[in-house]
Amino acid sequence: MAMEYTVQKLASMAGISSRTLRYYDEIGLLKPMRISSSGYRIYGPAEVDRLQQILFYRTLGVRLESIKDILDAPSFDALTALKEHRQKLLEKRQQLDLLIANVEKTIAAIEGRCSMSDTEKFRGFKQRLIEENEQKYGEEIRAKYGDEAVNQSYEKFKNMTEDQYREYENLAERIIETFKAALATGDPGGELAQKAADLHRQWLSFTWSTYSKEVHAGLAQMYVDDERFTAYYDRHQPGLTQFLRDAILIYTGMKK
Amino acid sequence: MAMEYTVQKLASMAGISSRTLRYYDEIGLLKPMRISSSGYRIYGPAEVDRLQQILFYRTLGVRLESIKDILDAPSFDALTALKEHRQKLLEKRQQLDLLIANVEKTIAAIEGRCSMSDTEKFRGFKQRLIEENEQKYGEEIRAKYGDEAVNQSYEKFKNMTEDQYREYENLAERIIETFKAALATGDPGGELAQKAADLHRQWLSFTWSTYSKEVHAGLAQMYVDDERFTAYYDRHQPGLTQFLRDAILIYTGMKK
DNA sequence: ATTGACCTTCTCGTTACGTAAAGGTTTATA
DNA sequence: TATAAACCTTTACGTAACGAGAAGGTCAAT
Repeated sequence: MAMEYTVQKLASMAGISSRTLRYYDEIGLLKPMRISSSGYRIYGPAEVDRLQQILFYRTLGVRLESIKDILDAPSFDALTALKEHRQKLLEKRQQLDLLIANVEKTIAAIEGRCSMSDTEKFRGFKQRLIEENEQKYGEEIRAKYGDEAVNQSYEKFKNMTEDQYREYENLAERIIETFKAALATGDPGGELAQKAADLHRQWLSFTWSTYSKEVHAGLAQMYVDDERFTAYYDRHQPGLTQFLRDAILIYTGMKK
Repeated sequence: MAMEYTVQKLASMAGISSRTLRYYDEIGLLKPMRISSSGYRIYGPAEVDRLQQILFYRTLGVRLESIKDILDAPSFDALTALKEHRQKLLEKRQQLDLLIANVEKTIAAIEGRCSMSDTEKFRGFKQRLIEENEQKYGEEIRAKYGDEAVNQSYEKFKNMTEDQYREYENLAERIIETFKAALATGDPGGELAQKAADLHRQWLSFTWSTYSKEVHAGLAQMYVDDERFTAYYDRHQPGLTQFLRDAILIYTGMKK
């Protein structure tokens, strides 16, 4: 209950080496609370908390210099930072899931149960690229992100079983039919249109591992912007694409 | 469909830099299939597969030199290696889950919904500690009770939720307290001592998948024989270890 | 009083690349 | 057909985040 730790004590508690703590002191990332009369580093509760923050960021692969900047920024707020952490960790876990899926697919491929394209072989490794993109283009990336997601879903599509595929096509037909019926009512917020939007969500979940309102809405917008999609939907009924987008925007709460 | 790639092509496909590929060539980790007339590196399907393996190992933090040794070993079998990979990745995900739980706990602590001990603050960072523990104590326990039990106990430990873990720690404290009270009565066969022994059984069941009287009794004897355990229990109260063993021997029916 | 387990600073080494520099090759286009 | 853009090559130096000593001071207990 002393709440004061020497290098070794703190290090073993945190599962790191004492050298690491000295290094963090050296670069000014984590300075001890005080120095004892004999020159020993003494860490207090504030340092314990800061170390915890440091390790959080480290697991995300953030460089120490950046961690320093982040923690020392006057705008730094531990709570919101932690919530961002949680988000990042969840993303990391999803990426891990992708990798695991990839390993399992590779096993299946070796055992001859299915085949794999070269691009497919590297799925799940591209975390860095995604991060870079996110940092570079920020929010603007949504269109491109959507495109990549579509590609991925196409790949996954190839992996479906016969039964799944039939159900998938069936659902696609019902979506079109329902949207057509809804279009006749003219109300994208109406019951029928919302039912169709929900079917569309189910259809997405078929090939998409993770559903989010934002992506769903973004995709709907893309349908309108991309003439390939517009052609596909409007072939069934002119004006269907726009109506579909409006219904989905309402469904996802992006529009009243 | 050419199945032949230049550095850049392969690099962008795998989500790494071309420099990385040149480096891998330099250290002999991944040599191109052939060199074109103009000196360009050309990679074929075999190299693609090898790169995939390399990246699998890299995500696990294996050093490149070790990866080379592993892949070049005549005993190397891609299939079993992949199955090990899957296992490791699943472990990594569990560790991530622990970390996420930790972040959420920290958020709750900041919001004042609960408090956190210093050791608790680093839970989830300590993959290394589990390994150390395995090296220190694993061998001895393994010798006595077999690899299976230890493996299972570690697995179960890793699978515990934060809440379960707290209950587990809580139980450990209550055991000590109850045994201390029982020691005051001086009777290892008395009601209080038997209650404590039962708590100890519950505690064991937390991490041990299969309970048996024999193992329970054997463990109690080990507590006395092994000075590390003796030191731990006697620190609370001299003579506690012996008393604890006697109580458990009676509880398990190994002694009248 | 001595042993062993701590602590200190200082220095050098390592891993896995990033980042030019200086130059040859291929391909698209004007 | 010229010329630029976009590839490729080797060489060589820089870096991040420590690990691993060496050489020596300090603390607690026997």
